[in-house]
Amino acid sequence: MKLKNVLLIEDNLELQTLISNFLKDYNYECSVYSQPLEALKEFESNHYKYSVIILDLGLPRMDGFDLFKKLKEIKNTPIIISTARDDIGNKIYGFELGADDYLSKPYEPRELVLRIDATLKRYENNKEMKINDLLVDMNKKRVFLEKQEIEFTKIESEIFFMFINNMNNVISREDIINQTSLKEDTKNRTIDMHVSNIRFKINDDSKEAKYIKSIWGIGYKFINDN
Amino acid sequence: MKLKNVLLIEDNLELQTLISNFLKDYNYECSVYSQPLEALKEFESNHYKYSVIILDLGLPRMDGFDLFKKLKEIKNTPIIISTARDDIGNKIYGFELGADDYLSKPYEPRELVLRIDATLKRYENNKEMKINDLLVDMNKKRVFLEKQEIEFTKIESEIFFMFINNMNNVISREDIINQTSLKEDTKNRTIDMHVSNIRFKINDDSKEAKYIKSIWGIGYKFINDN
DNA sequence: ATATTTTGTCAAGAAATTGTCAAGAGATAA
DNA sequence: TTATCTCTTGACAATTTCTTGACAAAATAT
Repeated sequence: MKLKNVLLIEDNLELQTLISNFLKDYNYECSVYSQPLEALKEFESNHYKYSVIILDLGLPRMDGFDLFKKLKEIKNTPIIISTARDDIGNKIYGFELGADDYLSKPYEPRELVLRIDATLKRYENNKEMKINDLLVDMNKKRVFLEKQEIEFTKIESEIFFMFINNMNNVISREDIINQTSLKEDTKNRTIDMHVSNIRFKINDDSKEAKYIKSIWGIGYKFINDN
Repeated sequence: MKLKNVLLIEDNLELQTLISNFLKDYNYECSVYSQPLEALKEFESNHYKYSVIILDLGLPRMDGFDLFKKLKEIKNTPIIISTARDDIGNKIYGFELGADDYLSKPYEPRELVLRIDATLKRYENNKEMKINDLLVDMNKKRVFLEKQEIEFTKIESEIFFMFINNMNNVISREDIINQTSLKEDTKNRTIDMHVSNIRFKINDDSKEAKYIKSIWGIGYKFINDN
């Protein structure tokens, strides 16, 4: 079971440990930040890895709503706001800003988990992953290289996503034929040509592969350390 | 200001009046039912008029979750569940069922309003949107190009709004057949012709598409960067 | 070191798909 | 009924993608 990453922005140390320990039991890995600016910086560089943000509005040094807006500008990741109980004024503003959920402290950690799950369910179809310089949207089947969308042909796209779904596994040419719309009797050269075109489009080099490595005598392997 | 209708299913008389009075101040008109079966009957005949349902899980004579499921079967109207505090077991079940939000009693009426608003916001089909030179009214199903309304035929409109609802997703011709009133055995050329006509009306160019891109071998994609 | 097998990619042609015209069928309203 | 609007489809040109042989380069085997 793969863990999902939560960006927890909260300055109460006790809550930090309570929440991150609790979430760990429910397959959520927390990265915790107390300082708004640090959190912002982290999110700016690694936004692709977070599934959800939990934001305490009562942070020092920066207005919580400003932080909220800045985070949303970077990427529309769901944000659950937590705040001191019965600070209704804030609540109104938070929901109006487009918070995805709202929790009043003190709350039970279990409720937080429930609300994270429910929020993610609503966002479900935004599966994105970053691989080196590539940004891959698994649902929409879109691939970006430095903000520029790559236009694959149908078969190129089938092969590419087959690679992505079998990352770090060796894929034989036979596998490729079986799992794409290529015909049974397709020649090896044809497949190589498709791979060559994919490599060109994702800016890879067959001699020194960042992404698609040739496995001599067998096929290919899409590599990705993490 | 038009009132929105709320179906309140709650057997505590005190709460009934408290909530419905409170909601009235925020432009929500409540229809209150204490009996599950009555509520169900009412919703069956008048589901179209309700924007949201507030359901107390602790009702007599019928399991709250059964009621929940039956309501959702009739129509996917948002349901906010309210229940006795810290009945976490139920909460889990409720969210898994697909409740749109959850409130623990006792709660402040103001919070209920907030959650209703937030829930409706999520359901709301962004009434109007601007896409390049097009102004699209999703509710009234109207489209304007430079203040001039575009007159789509029935099928053109179905296809166009299917595109809008699946922006940046590839739509196959099969998808189009399945989700419009086109017959199963409609030829590809027919669909292409409809798309061609839509393109003409929205002033798009198949060779250099601003809106509808052809996806070779598959179908079409309505594009919109933002 | 040499022979054998495999891979990378160019370039040309084959194959498949799309765009749109135009004609006719079907539906709708007057 | 007639006139009008909409839908459907074949035809064919234009376009895009796919396929494969050829040959050089690289990897492996002997």
